[in-house]
Amino acid sequence: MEPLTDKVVDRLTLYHCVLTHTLTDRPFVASQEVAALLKLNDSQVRKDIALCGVLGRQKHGYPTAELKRSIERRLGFADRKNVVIIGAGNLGTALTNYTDFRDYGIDILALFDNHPAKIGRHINGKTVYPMSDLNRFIPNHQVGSVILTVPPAMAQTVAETVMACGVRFIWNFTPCVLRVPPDVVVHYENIIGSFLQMQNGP
Amino acid sequence: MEPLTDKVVDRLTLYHCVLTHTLTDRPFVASQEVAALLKLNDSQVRKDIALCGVLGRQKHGYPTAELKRSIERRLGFADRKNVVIIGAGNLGTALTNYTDFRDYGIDILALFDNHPAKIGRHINGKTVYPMSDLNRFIPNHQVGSVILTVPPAMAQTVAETVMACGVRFIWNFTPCVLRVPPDVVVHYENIIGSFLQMQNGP
DNA sequence: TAGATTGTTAATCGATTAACAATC
DNA sequence: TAGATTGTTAATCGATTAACAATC
Repeated sequence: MEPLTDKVVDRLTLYHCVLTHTLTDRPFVASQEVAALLKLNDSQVRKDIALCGVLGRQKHGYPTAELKRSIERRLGFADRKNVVIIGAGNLGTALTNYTDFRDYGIDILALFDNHPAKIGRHINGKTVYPMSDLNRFIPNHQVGSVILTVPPAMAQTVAETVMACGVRFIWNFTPCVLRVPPDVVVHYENIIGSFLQMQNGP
Repeated sequence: MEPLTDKVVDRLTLYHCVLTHTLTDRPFVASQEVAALLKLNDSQVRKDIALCGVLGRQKHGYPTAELKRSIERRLGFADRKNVVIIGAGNLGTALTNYTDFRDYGIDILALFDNHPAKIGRHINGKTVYPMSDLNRFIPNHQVGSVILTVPPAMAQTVAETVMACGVRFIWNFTPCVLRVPPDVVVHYENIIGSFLQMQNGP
């Protein structure tokens, strides 16, 4: 099956959210209903859904429960992804409590921090370890991605530590650009850019 | 001046970040250097920069300080934008401390929460008010955008409150889809979608 | 001069939207 | 039947990349 583009992944995730929280308690859902809620074109919704291999019914729309399951399958929620959060400050804590990441195949195994008062604490059932444990923890638990929520000044150093342990994906919540080799993917959670996009209007 | 597309806004913000933190201490910077750091095509970097009206010099590149200022002008950092954060939990607190939003024209005026223990507290110099104050605060301070970091169950209700006060932009950090009229923009900070995009690879 | 880099056009590529036959 | 909705093709639109003359 061909990989989905980023835009499609973004929309399918939102469709899944709609099916889970908003358009629940109904056997069928039409492309127009989903499109209206998210202010999208209904052709686009149908095309995205077609990529998940679900068949709709004329006059009815798509079977809600099956559509939801198909999106989950297509987005790979069943593939377990081991991640750790580095930085147990407010942002790291917020993400640990955010939602049930496990529902999406994302297993947050632990947090890491250097602040003595935080080490050994538990956040939503996850332990905070000292940064010096990263070297053992990452290979031992097959951690493929890290969530970076450390202070900006530490971002590059921490990135180098985890890359040395074999991490290929860095989800970067710090307002820093990271220098990384070609085989490492840095995904920027560009907070300022996101706000400015919003102000661009509809 | 024609408005910038979302993608251009995203990249310009990252260029600004590069110029502020990484490629500092040099009089000129080449499109290739910026492109290499962010793993982009250098033609694209030059095109984006052209939209800011900066002229480069052959063999040298672009004057660093002037380029930075031009990006700031083009992205409208000088236009003040009054916002409030609703929800003074870990995420709201993290955003309040995140970076100096004021540098980007984003003035976080206050936070709002319903938890008695939080009301009256100060976070990074900003006061936490009770939600019931929103009705007066938003019109009085010309708040045009709100940052929504409340628990999912409250998201729709709070959105309706602020829309009734005239807010047109909602930066939604909750994992919920909001029902809003056509003239209101909801900008989804789609956390799960963002993670799944990263795993798509380079 | 030779080499490097911009600025810009043309070519390519990809994403979105419109349209409509099929059909329930 | 009439109306509504899918599935899919064709048309449009927009974004990215390649290429290269200009020139410092």
